[in-house]
Amino acid sequence: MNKKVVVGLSGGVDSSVAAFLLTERGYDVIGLFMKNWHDDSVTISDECPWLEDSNDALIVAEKLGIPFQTVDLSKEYKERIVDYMFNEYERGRTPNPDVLCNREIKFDVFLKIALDLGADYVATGHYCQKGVVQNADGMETYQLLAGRDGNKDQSYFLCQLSQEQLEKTLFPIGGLTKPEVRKLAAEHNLVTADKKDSQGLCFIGKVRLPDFLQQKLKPKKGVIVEVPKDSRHYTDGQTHFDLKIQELAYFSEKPDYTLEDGTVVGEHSGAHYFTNGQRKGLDVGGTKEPLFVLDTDVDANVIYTGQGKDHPGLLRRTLFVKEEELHWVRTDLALKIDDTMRVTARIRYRQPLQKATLYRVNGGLYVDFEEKQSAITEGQFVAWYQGNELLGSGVIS
RNA sequence: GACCUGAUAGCUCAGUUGGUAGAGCAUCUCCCUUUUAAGGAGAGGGUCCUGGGUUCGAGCCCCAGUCAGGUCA
Repeated sequence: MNKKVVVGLSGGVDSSVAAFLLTERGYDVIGLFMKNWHDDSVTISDECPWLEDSNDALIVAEKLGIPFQTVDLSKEYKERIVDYMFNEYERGRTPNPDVLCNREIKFDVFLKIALDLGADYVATGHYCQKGVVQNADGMETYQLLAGRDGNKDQSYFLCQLSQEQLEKTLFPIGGLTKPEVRKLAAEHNLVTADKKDSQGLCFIGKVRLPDFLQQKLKPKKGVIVEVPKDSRHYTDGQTHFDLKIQELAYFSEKPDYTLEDGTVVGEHSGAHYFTNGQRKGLDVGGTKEPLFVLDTDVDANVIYTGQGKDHPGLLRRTLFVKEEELHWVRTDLALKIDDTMRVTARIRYRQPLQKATLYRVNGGLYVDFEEKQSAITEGQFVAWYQGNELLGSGVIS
């Protein structure tokens, strides 16, 4: 009897081709469309996108001759993703809803629905690959590998998946490049072949974050402060440390800015609408170089900025992940306290991998980069790799 | 009170020997991108403080005034 797979059809090319490949490979395929959001008031342009998407998904399913259903997960999506977003922004952090969406919705709620339908696997149109290593005890450990198309690799968005989730998952297009996927779609007359890639928050779409956040986070006027490049925070550099841990702690610490550290250069409508490294939206001109957000203080409602991409307040070598926010895809490789590991890592989607060393300490994990990183942002995920395998990830704190 | 300097795009300023204005930043749009951002490309935007005068022609010269900063009593 054929293995049964439920594929999440989003109405885009990638999942369409994923479904197609599964049928080719002899699986029993069911197409399932997730409706997770239907408030169009906050999205930019595009009249009612999900309706068109679900329609395309249906057409593809019919073309492939597979059963098709729609599930409404908007309640779960709101509870687990949207509320999390608001909470994080309220705390002055910058969440990554799509990483959570994968962990909580596609590979949890959706996965369970699929299993209830009798599926052996779920599949998605993600650009990443799954590998397997045999353990000494005969058990298998699954690997999360980068997509073959280095330009589209989406492993970062799946950095919070567990062994249990990976076990039940297939990534049919992970070995293909985007052009190959489009070509396949065109060759097999899938309506989605030339459809533009989706952007913005998955399921919600393109939004202007401040507008979106204003549903819950009220505007509140505050000041924008410019911190000079020679601020005391950057000049009193400590260089000698007795212990590596002290050095890591020192370099991972962000400056504790106060109003005295700079001069007021403007006004904003709410510090929680801004994120580290941000340039646009400050509405402060008259500077030689652009102003970038160095840090936001949501309690005092102050935004600290600095001039120029190379401002010392923008760059940091080390970041910390708390123990409870530390996640290993490869649980068998999880570091023990005092262990270290050479890896490559990224702190945002599509960032080229950076050389770094992990230091597991009591209470968490330090990620120590070889090169200073720009705009390390609390709430975002850091994901570390060896070769093309994503080993683990954590929330930057 | 006298004198000096300045007043040019939203902001900071440049503007050659007088020929109806430019740069950076900001803003907007597009591209890129299934997070936030970064990044790339383009666009819009100026009664050149006001009023006189000289000149074929004034942001640039002259006079008066207004405002701002400074200096001296």
